[in-house]
Amino acid sequence: MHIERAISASHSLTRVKTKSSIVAKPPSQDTPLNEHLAYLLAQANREINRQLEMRLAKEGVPVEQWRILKVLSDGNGRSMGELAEAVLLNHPTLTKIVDRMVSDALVYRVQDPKDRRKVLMFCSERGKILCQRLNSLAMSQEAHIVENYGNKSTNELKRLLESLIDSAN
Amino acid sequence: MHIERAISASHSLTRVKTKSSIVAKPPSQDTPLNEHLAYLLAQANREINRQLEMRLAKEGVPVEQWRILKVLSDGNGRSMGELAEAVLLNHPTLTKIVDRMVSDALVYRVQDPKDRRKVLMFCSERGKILCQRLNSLAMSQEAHIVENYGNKSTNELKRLLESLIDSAN
DNA sequence: TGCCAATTGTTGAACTTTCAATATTTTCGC
DNA sequence: GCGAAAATATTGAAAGTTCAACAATTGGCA
Repeated sequence: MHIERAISASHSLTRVKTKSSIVAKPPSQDTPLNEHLAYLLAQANREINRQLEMRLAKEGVPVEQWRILKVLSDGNGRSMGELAEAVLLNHPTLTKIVDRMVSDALVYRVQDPKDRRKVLMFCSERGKILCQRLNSLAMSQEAHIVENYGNKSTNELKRLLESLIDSAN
Repeated sequence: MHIERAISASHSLTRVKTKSSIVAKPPSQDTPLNEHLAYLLAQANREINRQLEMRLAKEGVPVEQWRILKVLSDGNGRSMGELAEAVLLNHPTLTKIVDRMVSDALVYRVQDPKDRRKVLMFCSERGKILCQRLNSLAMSQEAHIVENYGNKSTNELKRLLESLIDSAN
C-alpha cells in the first residue's frame, strides 16, 4: 500500500512538472494539514456551524433540533431510522434528543401501525411554529454568508459538495 | 431582522425571475434542509471524516491525534493555545487528548522559558514515526477520493473551502 | 405453522466534550 | 516597583455521545 502510493505520487509529480509546478501540486507525504480536504471540510464546517449555532441560540435551540423540526415540518411522519439518516445523527443520540423534544412538546411519537417495530415521529403545531422562526434565523445566516462570500461562490460550493457526497456513496 | 430578510429575499426573487428561474434559486423560507450550505458541509464532513477515521483505525489512532502529530512533526514546539487553534479543538479537550498522548509517549510537554504561563508541546521520535505511517494512510484516502471525484473537482472544492474560511473571518 | 435470523428502537455503562471555576504567570497603568 | 487586569493552561462537575446489550416485532423458510 505504501509503495503504490509512493509510485502514484511521483507519477503525478512528473506529469505536473512538465506543465506548471505552481497550479497543481503533487500529493506529497508531508502535505500540510491545511491542504487536506478532510481538514478543510472540518474547518469550514466548524466555522459555519458555530455561526448558525449562535443565531439559533436566540431561540435557545441547538442545530440538531432545528434539523429535526425542519425534516418533520412537512407533516409527514418518519421512523427513527429515516430521521437519524436525514439529520446526520446515529440512533441512540437521536433517541435521547427526541426525548428532550417530546418533553418540550415539539414532536411526538406514534407507533407505526404497519410495522410495530417502528416509531413514527411527527412535529407538533408548537414545533412547526418554532421551526418557522428558526428558518428565518437560518436563512439570515445564509444570507450573511452570501454577502461576504458571493452568490456565485456559494452556489458553486454547494454544487461541488453535493457531488462529493454523491461520489462518496 | 425578519422583515429585512423578507425584503432582500423578494429582491433576489425578482431579479432572478428576469433572468432564469432555474439556475439561481431564490432564498425561500422553506428551503429544504439539504440545500443549506451548513447542512451540506456537515454531511460532507461527516462522510469524509468517517472514511479517514476508518483508515487511521489501522493504527488505532483517532483523527484528532493525527492532526496533533502532523502539526508538531516539524519539530517546532507549540503552545497549547496555538495547537488548539491549529487542530480545531478547544482548550480543555486538547488538554485531555494530550494527556493520553503523553501517556503513550507520542508527545511531551516543556514549560516555555520565555513565558512560564505557557506549555510548549513537542512530538517525540516515536510520535514522528507513527505520524509517517498515518500520513500514508491519509494520503491514500485522499487519493481514493480523487479517484471517484476527480482531480479538478477536488482542487476546485479545496479552493472554494479556503476562500469560504477566509471570508468567514 | 413454527422457528431462527434480521430489523428497529431503546437503555445503561463507558467514554468524551464542554462549561465554569481555579491556579499561575505576565502585562500594564500608576 | 506594585497591584489590578489579562493571558494561559488545567481541573472537576455536568452534559452529551457512543458502544454493546437488550426487547420487541417482522420476515422467511423448512
